[in-house]
Amino acid sequence: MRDVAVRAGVSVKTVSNFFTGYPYMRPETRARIESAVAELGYRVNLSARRLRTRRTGMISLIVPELDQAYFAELAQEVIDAAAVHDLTVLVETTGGDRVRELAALTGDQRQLVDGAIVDPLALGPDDLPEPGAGLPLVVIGERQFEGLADHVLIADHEVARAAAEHLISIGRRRILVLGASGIATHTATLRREGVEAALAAAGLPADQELLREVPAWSRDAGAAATAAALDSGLAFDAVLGFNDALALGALYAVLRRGLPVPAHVAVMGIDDTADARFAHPDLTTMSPGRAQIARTAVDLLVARIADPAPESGFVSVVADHELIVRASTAPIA
Amino acid sequence: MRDVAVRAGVSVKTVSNFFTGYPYMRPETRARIESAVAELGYRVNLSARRLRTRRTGMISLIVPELDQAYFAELAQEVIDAAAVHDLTVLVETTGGDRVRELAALTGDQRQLVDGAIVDPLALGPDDLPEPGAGLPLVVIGERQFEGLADHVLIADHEVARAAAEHLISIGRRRILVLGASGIATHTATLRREGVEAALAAAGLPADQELLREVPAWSRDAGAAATAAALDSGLAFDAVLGFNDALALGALYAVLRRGLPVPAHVAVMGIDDTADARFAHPDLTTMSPGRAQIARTAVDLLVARIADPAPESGFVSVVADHELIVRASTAPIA
DNA sequence: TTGTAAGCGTTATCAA
DNA sequence: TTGATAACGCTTACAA
Repeated sequence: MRDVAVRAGVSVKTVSNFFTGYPYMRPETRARIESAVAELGYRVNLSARRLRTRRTGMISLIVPELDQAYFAELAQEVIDAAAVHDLTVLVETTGGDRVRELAALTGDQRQLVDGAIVDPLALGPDDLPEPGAGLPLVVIGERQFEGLADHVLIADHEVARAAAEHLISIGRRRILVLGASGIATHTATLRREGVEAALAAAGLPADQELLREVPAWSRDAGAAATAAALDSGLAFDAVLGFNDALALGALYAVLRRGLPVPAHVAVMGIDDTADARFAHPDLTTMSPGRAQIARTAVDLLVARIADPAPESGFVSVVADHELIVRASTAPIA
Repeated sequence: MRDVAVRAGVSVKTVSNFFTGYPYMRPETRARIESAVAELGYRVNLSARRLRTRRTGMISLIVPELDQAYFAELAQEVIDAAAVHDLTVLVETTGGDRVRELAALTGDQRQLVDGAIVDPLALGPDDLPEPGAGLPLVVIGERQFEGLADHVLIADHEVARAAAEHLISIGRRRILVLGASGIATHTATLRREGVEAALAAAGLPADQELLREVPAWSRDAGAAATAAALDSGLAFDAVLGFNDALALGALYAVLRRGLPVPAHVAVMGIDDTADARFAHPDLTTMSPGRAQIARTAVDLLVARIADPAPESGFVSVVADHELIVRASTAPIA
């Protein structure tokens, strides 16, 4: 920067002003700096700037794993949304492991970013760093951190209820529910309650046999749980996966048995990943408005970075959702 | 750090030695520093360290987009492989746009990392920064940068040839090939030549009609191209997608017409993404050894960062591949 | 085995 | 509207 200053015949400070967008500068001075920069091919040293300003221009997105379509798509949306604010996104994956989720929030990585967006799987409310003192934070999905951080919420109860209502509306009575237990997230509980509310409203019994545990919200787990249910002779005419991966696994398991979908079993998911669109039959699902979630999360985080004061209170935004009806739940003609 | 030094009764330098792993230190001194650090909850300031050492501890992975399963899975593998070397991965997506691929390599982002792994879609050999002078670089897939950077190559010709041979071995004669043109990558050309070699070896004609252009290597494009081929009345008994996304799109389009797979048309892809495993029928594909690719790329990059000298010559490693036979190309009984 | 002092390249303070 | 100068928090010669 000194070289630029010398060449432009100004002081270092003026060159700095040029790069930080300080408005009070003679056009002539500006022009001289511009050409000096061009001739020297100079670029500001970001490490030095960071040391001085204590700002990194990066935010992190903390998710379980990228090879789940939902998270990959979310990551892409967050990257795009952050680009609008000139922010670079550092994607950190934790495998859904509590220790690693925690490490991403409190470890050295923390210094690399101005704030974080986290979609927690295993983290509990006690794990959050003291609000305000800690890293500016936006939590996606889980509502159990309300009052401790900003949130972008998915209306889990309503989404699941709407899904179950859709299945009931096409005449299904016995819905195999995947993801209702086995992982102790608040999300799972809320969704299960949504399903039970829909069943109750329709005057249908809530058979606990139909709520299947899964070890993970993955296609593998969905396929295995569905295969086990089929093997056990359990009767059901629909499967609701609490995410698309579970539902796609279920679809796979059902089709593999040679059972027709939706004629024998209707299948639907939640998430509206691109995978759902290209299944055959294509998968009915609930769209959680991923683009909106990503944009809102980034906006909230940017605001929180600008004003970390916790006295102003934390914000919770509930994302819109929408039923996407496809062939996997077509009414039987 | 000064606070720690004061508290431990040593100099700043000694504390620095402690954190950089300088071996010559009395156990007693070490212990005093350790407890001072613990009491103060001190962490080294990474920005300052970076400014001083000119090392960031990060590498970037530059890919077209995360919502393609192949790249999401690759990203996860690279993140895992980099963690072994205590490196953080900054994933940058370019949309396959040449300008953005270039920007990722030469823009300000470049300062954030010690090196980059790039899977280029639109970049040409002329675009590479002067080797050595530029960022330590490892190129995945494209072999057109040989001599300009380290490479992890996919044996495109052989992979495609093996794929076509498999289809021929199950009695298919007219293979619709998706991705053979339309995007001017070297990869596409090599794969097309591999297919042609297989056809020639089997004494089959290479009907140019069967080589379909696609605007992108996506499920959408695969579905559209296949639907168009079906509409046009073109006869074919197999589809080979040059990646799994194209093949899955083809599968979708074929099944949607009510045509049986593989009885009427066999379908196969290249990439061995998890999506292929959960299609129905599940998709035959060529595995390019993604884990090996990721590990090798990271290892090469680490070596190149340690020794950026281009005189030592650039390395090219060809990854192993493997045929994964599944139901979508089962022989007709 | 540890300490002193210089400097990495910015931005902030304050004055001119 | 611009300039001189002091940090930011660390590592690295070099000395002791």
